[in-house]
Amino acid sequence: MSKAHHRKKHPEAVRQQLLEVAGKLSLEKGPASVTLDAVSQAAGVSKGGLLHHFPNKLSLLDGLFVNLTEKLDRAISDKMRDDPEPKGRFTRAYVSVFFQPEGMEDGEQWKVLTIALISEPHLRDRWRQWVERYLAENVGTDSSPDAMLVRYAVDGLWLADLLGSPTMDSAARAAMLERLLTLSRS
Amino acid sequence: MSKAHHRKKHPEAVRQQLLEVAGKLSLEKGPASVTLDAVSQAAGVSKGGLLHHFPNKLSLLDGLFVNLTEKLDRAISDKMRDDPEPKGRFTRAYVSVFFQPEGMEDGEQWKVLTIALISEPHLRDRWRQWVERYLAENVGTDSSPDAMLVRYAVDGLWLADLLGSPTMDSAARAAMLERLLTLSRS
DNA sequence: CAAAACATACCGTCTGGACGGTTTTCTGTC
DNA sequence: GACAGAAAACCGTCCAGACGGTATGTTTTG
Repeated sequence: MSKAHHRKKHPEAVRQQLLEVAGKLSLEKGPASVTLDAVSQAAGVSKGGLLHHFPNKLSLLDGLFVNLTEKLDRAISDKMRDDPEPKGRFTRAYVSVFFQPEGMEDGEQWKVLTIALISEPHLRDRWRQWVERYLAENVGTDSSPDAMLVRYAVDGLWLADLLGSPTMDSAARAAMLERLLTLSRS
Repeated sequence: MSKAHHRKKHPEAVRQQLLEVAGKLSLEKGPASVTLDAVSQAAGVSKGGLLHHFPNKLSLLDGLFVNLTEKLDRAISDKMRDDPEPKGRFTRAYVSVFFQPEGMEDGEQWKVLTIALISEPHLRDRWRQWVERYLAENVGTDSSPDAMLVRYAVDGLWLADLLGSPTMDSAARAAMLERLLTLSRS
């Protein structure tokens, strides 16, 4: 009889922990390392415990996806709320959420989204819907060619960061940030 | 005794076929679907046959990576050779190789690179070296902020294509292409 | 005391890969 | 050009471990 069995129960915390661990694992050791055994063990729960929260692996990955997009929604909304200028508002929020100084804890989690999206093709449809919704909501203010250019560039930066390819020193990053924000207003 | 055993042998063709199938599979059904069984079967070879060309799974993925980067090298060199203007030459080659009309057979294969890179963290080092080499070879002509911006935007477009997120209609794509090429010269 | 939140044990399948066999192709020799 | 090896290019079988998932318990909580 393990001690874990007797500890206080915090179902919501355990659930969150499982999702975090799953993300961390896929980021650091690749999506193939996200097994029920590995995740549950790293989260300090038994496999049975994991399967109580997520009845199968798909629902675990689904939960990860939902969790991330919800956080993303909040992060973007927060940034948009503080921006008085309507034109390019969404694009600027997009920039400041994704284009953060390297190694920032916050930025790390979005990388997991890309990994999940690429390794689980079935999530792509839902991602497309997410993108479409934001595009539709901000048509007019953020559909100029330059705004799109900016957002795509951010995606590229994001990908380079994820792949660990060399990007820029912090000075160049700061300059790039300025350039992006300027373009979002043009 | 199967018929396949008696057919003509084309080792190089079989090898290529195996790599192609592996790429196609990971693109369409996700990297998890790239198993030795699935690849060998789809390529019309036995698993033993596969393991003759690639002694283990790692070497198969490695072969895929090498194959793709070599093709990429050739594609970029070709484009650069036809470009008389030194400034931004590499960036323009980069654009024309990666930013192709949707659904173009040629462009599809590079997507596999991203998938491989994300699902196999051990390849990232080699990718970094690839990027570093090109960056070093073209320092001076292609290291301006705008050139980098362009290349990152292309990466972003590439990623969006890969994820199937909505991008642009062909008119907008053409306009974007123009914009990118202009920026590469600025 | 019922339901939620876990743990433990177990099972069928899949996967990577080792191994030995068979057929074709190559290589040198006459 | 013929012919014997030798090597390369496959095939088929088998296995140990990993993996996802089930079934059944035990403890905690409301």
